Amino acid sequence: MEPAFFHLPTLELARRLLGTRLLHATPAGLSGGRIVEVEAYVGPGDPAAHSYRGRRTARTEVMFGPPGRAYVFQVYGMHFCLNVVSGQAGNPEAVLLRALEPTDGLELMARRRGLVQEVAGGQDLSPRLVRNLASGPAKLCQALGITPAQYGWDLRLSPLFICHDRDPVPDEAVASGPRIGIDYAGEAREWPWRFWLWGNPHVSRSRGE
DNA sequence: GGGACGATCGAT
DNA sequence: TCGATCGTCCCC
Repeated sequence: MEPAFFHLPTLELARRLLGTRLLHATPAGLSGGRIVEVEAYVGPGDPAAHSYRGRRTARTEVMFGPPGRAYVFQVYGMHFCLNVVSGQAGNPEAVLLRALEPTDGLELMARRRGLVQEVAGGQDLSPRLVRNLASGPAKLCQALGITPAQYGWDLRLSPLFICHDRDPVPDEAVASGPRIGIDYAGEAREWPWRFWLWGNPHVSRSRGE
């Protein structure tokens, strides 16, 4: 992981995060996968962003710091979502991680998701179940055991980290479109700041077209 | 102190 | 399409 990576402009960082891996090492084991879907939230000028108009509270504080930290927040009183803080210090921007293609600790992820009753060691999980492990921002957090306890974590460092382990994804493999769940954001609801790997079956909606 | 509202998910 | 469920934020 080159040090400058998280300093990329937010929209570029969002694209470049696709294809990298998010991993979480815990006493229960290693879990994680390739990032296949993200959304950019571009700071004070973005009506969909928590930091719109520079709103600075205890919740959004980490976005005002250096890039590469974890911004974890709770939604709907029961789910958590994980963002990578982006933008230079003072620019409160972030990239929401929306879906993973599981690569590590699939069984552990299934247990955290409540999708298996018993520890079925070595047993293959169905493709359908694997697609349901982390195909959504809250599913991703549940599958990896991510909670507000990880708020502010430096995502270059174990136990919760992002790493490059293959060549960058070519631009033609990246699709984009409107972000999900921001109908309150006026015209910004149309801005194509959701990015995903074209055709990847692990994205959160419509199987990535 | 009080109330409205979610960057969601899963069952119907 | 709808309900769960509660922290955050803004207003009184």
